[in-house]
Amino acid sequence: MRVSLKDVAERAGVSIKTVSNVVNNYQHITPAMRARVQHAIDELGYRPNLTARHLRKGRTGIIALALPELANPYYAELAGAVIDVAAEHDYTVLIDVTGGRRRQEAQVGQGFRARVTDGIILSPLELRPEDLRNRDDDAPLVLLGERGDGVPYDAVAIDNVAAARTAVRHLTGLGRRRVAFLGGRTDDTAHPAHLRLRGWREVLATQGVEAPDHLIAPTNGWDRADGAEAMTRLLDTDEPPDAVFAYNDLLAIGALRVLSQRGVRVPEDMAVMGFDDIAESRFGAITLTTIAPDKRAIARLAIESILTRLQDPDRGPDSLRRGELRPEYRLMERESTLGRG
Amino acid sequence: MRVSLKDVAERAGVSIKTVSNVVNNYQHITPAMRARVQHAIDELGYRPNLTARHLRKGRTGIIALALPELANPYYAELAGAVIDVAAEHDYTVLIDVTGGRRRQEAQVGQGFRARVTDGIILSPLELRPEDLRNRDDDAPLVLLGERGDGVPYDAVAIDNVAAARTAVRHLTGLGRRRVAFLGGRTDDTAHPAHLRLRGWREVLATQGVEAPDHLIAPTNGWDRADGAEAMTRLLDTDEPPDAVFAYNDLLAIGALRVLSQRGVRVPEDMAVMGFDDIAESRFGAITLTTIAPDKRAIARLAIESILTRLQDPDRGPDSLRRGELRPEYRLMERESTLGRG
DNA sequence: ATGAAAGCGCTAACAA
DNA sequence: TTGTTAGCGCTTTCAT
Repeated sequence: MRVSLKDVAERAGVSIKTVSNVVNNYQHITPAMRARVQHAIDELGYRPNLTARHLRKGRTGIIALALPELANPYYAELAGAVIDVAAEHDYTVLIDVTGGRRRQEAQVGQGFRARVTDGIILSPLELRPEDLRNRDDDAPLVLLGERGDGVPYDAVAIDNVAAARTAVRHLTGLGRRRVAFLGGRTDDTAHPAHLRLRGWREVLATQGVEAPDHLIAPTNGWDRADGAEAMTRLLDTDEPPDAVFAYNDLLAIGALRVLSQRGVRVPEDMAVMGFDDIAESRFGAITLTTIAPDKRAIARLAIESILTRLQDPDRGPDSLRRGELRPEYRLMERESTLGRG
Repeated sequence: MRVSLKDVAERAGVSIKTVSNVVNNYQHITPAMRARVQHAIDELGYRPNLTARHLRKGRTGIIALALPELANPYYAELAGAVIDVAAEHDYTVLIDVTGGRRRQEAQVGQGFRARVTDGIILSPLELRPEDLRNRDDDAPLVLLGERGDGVPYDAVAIDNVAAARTAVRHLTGLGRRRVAFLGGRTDDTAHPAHLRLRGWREVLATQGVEAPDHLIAPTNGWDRADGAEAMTRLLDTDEPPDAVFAYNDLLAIGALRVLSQRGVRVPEDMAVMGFDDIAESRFGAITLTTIAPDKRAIARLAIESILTRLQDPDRGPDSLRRGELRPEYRLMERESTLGRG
């Protein structure tokens, strides 16, 4: 059996409390006593039982991070950032993969899945605001992505609409007149794809550039294969676009693959933009221009939100824009849009 | 405050034990009693406190997975597989990122980092066998990757030497005479890079093909940039290779990027092989031939090893090859080695 | 079939 | 400065 405080206390000939004091680095212990207890601890190889400690204190030192999937490098990179930042605060991260399914996301939000965590960072895809109503979990929750109206939690998200505008303006600034959108999704207005689509619409509207619905290529998923499939469809229309703005880098990379196979020159015949700035974007035969959200800042804001509420549980959603925390983003110009084409 | 068993018991007018019985789906409860208790549970919105349960039972339902990094898609994909398999057994996965640093890996192995887990899956990069001596953590440990001799733990790993032989034979079978190895590492004989390098040596030796040391291109890391840098060096030698076998896909992808920039045709002038079969390999301008370890099988063997030892703590390392569990691997032939070049 | 009570390992009042 | 004790919420003998 594992050695407990009691065993150490017996060994050192002191009380349990004294040992606990030493373990927790309490102030008022005589050096001699500390040394004696430490000796017993080392001898017995004692290590605290976190479960017991948690039961008593109500803290585990674990933060849950719920993501749609790890196969998308954006989420993997984001997870890495969260893990780094959490480690700086002596927190461990437990990763929960939701598959982007609404039911699973709602369960995470309710704290039903990872129930041993001090806080929850949830990156939803299909979650609706009402799924968070009557949440009776006491662990602080912070959302990654735009939150719906009236959701009383912090939400960390870049301004997707503005970022999309930046991206599309870059394309029209290159002289492109037929800018397609890859990954359109018309149904769910809270989905990031919808917000980016809106940015696309807005720019094209103000510039008097043609923005008809047939330049929107919807996709089933958000992976490379979906991008390839959608690009193929666009190329097979009567009037193919001269630029595409993809919902994310993965779709854009799938598109680049098809363009390469079909012999369409990038960026000369077709400028391509992604979104996410995953590492892969910097190493294809043609590197990908993309919007780079500040992942480190996202992680920092999320962790800070949780730590703040852990200290002050009654605190509501935070300051800026009614609880919306806005990390920065940058446009990374690379080969896929280089020159004037 | 949160509602506990006691609250439910009071509400239903029964004892704590009876409520516990209902919650745990015990056998001998009258339907009437069950209904009554369930009603109180629903009314109060009771949810069991896992921490307390675990303090009592000694299990958390959490398995730790320690990986060098998440930025490498191979690890991200592997983590996804582990999470899936764990979920099938009602286990949650806590991911720990070691950065591939020996000290961190040793701490994970000792159970010092994630101390609330029922078992530990450790994928080491720099860990030495001696770091696992005198391990005094009671949680079952399983290693991902070849274990050193005399390490009394299960280790799940494909046969790296054999897989490398398969890869290099594929290249020589194409008629290539100067097959370089990208990512050589000469110092650490336990490192997977060393094992793959050994496979490379063995094949070239038996085929009477030139295998001089200047065809080994060492790299500092295992990322795309390192591959690009090493490929550049190889191209700038007097007699560049006509094929390269990279330690992993990331290095190979970096190499492909350089080849594309330099106008070297792949596979005509240069055949390229990777290792890992990350999703990215299937979507470049030139898709990458690679060795595909069965990630799902790796995850399954690792989880099963832990579950087995959880049931029978005294059980030693398992059956096959003294504790080495051997998942399968396949050669995925793609464009980067297609045809006879 | 249900109840009473002990105790998992720890922390935090309170006492000394 | 150190010791005693109660109790976090649960499961689990042992009674009934």
